[in-house]
Amino acid sequence: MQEHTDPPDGPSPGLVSTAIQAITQHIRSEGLAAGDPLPSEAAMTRQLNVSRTVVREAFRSLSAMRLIDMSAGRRATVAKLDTGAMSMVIEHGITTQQISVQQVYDVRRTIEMRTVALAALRRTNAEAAAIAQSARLMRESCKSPETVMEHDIAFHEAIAAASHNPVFSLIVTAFSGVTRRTWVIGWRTRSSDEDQLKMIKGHEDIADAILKGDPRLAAEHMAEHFDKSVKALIDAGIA
Amino acid sequence: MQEHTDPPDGPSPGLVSTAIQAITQHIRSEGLAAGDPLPSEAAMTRQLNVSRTVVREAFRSLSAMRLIDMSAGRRATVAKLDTGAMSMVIEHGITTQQISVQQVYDVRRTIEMRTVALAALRRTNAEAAAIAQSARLMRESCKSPETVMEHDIAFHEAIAAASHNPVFSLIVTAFSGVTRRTWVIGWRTRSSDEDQLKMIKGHEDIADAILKGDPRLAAEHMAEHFDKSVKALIDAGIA
DNA sequence: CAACAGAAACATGTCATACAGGTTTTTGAG
DNA sequence: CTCAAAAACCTGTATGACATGTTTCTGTTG
Repeated sequence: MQEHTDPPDGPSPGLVSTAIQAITQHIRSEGLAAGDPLPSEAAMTRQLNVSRTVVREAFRSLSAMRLIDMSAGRRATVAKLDTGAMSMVIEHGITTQQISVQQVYDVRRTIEMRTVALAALRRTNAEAAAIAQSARLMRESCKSPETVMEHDIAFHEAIAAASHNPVFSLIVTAFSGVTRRTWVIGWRTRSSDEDQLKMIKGHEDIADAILKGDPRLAAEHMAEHFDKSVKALIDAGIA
Repeated sequence: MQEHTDPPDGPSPGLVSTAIQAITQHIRSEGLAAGDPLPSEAAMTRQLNVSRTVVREAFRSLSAMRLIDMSAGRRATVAKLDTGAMSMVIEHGITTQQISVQQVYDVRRTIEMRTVALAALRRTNAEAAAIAQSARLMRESCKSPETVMEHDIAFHEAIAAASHNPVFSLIVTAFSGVTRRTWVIGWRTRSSDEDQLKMIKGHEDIADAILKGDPRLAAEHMAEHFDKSVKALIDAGIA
């Protein structure tokens, strides 16, 4: 066992932070991949010379950020990339009014203009089909707003997935939580059935452009879609 | 005290998750803003009818995500928007090889093409000065790569700040950690001093375009900058 | 009455221990 | 060799204790 830098530690960033660092460092230095098991709490307790309380709080923190998976009886494992933490940060920003819904939509627009273009260029046939399927389901379920919304969200996430860049997927998915809280507002603002169908048509246009492999057209439709969505939100008074 | 939905809880997502939800719910329902104090652990213990262990792990988890601030003796407070959690997620993705540096750069390029345009349109004079200052410092300290890097990072974060959309700042800042780990590689690939100075010149061009308030020119220079950076990384063998 | 120092009350940080389940490994009977 | 029971190991939760940091109260003093 090494001294784990105890005396030269300046003030005291807290034992838990130290433990968190030790665990992430372990993942790094051992070159662990998603699914690989981590040391048990008892092992960490011995290695760091701290109580299980501290080690547990560290594991739990990493679990909250979805960097590791925990479950009773099993050792913790390295987690697959997940959106949980980012979602919570964004939602925290919204609920504490540090960011506005409109600002989130501006970022979404920026990102999805790109994902849609990439999707048009790189989508597999299966991905193109999945995107088209979501658009179709939106039309078919247009009686139930919540169902439309879920298909809408799935639509955008499917496009992000088809960009073949998981970082885009991560961000787009992180925004889905915010979308779930504001989507209905925009839907209600589209007073007439005609407006609502026009909005669904917009999704189909995007899906078609992706199927055709035309990135410029796809981006154009996506821009239009977002401009209308933001306008709907503004009309509804979402600052 | 209410029953806090104990029996109808289905399987059992764990008491800690429940406590986390209760705390975030508290923030939401009380409309708390950054800096406002949360209930003490003892109060939460009573309210949720669980042990302090559970409540503490919940608080600690939220603290790890930087949704709340904790410090000894004081009650926890609602935290200002912070990049901590997002950084960790991105770095986790990189170290576990679930995402590549190049993919991160592609996202950065997408986002910063937008932040730079917004900055050109919305920057205050002070922000324009700060951006130009960072570029100048890059040139002045070009002997010390690490110093250049820090000014480079500050440059990009300053542009994001000048976009006046904190969500962009959040994302750009979250990527800074990755940049710190790969920047030097790109720098070394620019073998000659001339190449290095050309790269610094690129930053000055961006700063000038922002100062002039020309979003198209600014975006053009930014695109060029990223294309060269990515090329440098690819040349260095970063997949 | 006001100011201030010290005590008390309160809060978090860490530790030790205990026990209830869940999971993996070992063992032993067939 | 197979397979089921037992043992060993692991995480989830609860309780109590104490150190240390922060706020609040209080009584004394100027």
